[in-house]
Amino acid sequence: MAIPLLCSNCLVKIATWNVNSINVRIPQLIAWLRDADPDVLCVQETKCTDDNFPEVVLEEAGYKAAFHGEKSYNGVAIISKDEIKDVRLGFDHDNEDSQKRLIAATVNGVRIVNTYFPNGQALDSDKFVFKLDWIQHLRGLFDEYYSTDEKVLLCGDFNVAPDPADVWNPGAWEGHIHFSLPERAAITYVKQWGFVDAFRKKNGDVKAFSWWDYRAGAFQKNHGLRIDHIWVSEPLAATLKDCWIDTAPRDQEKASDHTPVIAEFDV
DNA sequence: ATGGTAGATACTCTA
Repeated sequence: MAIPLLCSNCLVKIATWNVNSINVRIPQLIAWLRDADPDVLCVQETKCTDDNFPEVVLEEAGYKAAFHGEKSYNGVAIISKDEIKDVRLGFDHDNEDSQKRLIAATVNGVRIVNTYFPNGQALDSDKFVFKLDWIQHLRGLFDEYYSTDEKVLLCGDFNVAPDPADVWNPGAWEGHIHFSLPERAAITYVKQWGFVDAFRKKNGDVKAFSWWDYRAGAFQKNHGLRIDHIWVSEPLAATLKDCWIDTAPRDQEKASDHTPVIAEFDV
C-alpha cells in the first residue's frame, strides 16, 4: 500500500506577517506560532543576515525555515512544519547586492511566493521608480515560471492598498505612497496573471487593516491600511475555507507595526 | 503642513 505523500481532506493554514526584525520579535513570533498553529508562516523584514537567522529557536518550536536575508534591511523567510522544497531566492537578474525581497518554495504541493515589496517612500522618489519596476519583474516571474493551473500562492507585504476599502481615510491617502494610482495599477497587473485576493473572497467589501503606523496612536484610532495580502491561483482559491486578519499581535508590547493575515485551505 | 515612533547602525537611514 502506497504511503500518501500529501495531506488529503485536511486543513492547511498559511499566514503572512511583516515582523519588523525577526530577532526583536522572536518571543512574540514563537508565542503566535503556538497560539495560531499555522502550517506555514511567511515573514518579511527579518532584518538579519542568514547567519543571524533564529533557525534553532524555530526548530525547537517544530518549524523548519528557508530564509533570504541581509544586514539591517529587508529579508524574507518561509517557516513551515512540513518539508520546504525547491527554494528560489530572489529574481534571476539579482546579484549579491540586490535587496532580499523574494523567496519562493513548494510546501505540500503549493507553490508559495513570499514577497516584501519596496516601500517606495514618495511618488517623486527614485525609490518609487524602483518599486514600480520591481512589481513589473514580479509579474514577469509568474509569466515565465508558473501556470495558472497550478496551486500558486503569492503573499507578503505588498506596500500597496488596492482599494478605498483598504484605507482608513481614502480621501486623504489618494495620491500618496501605498495608495497612489500608479502602484495600484502595477499590482492590478500582477493580479491579472490569475490571482484571487483571499481576504476579499471571504470577507466581501469589509474595511479591515493589516498595518498601523507606530506614530500618532494609529492603532488605537484604527488608522490603518490593508497592505499585507494573500493572493491565490484559481485551483487554490477553489479550496479556500477562510481568510482573516489576527489583530491581537498588533496590540501587544513591542509589537510589529504589521499583524498576521491567515488563509485556511481544505486540501 | 508638520511631526509623531521604531529598528539597525554608528553620528542617519528606512519605514
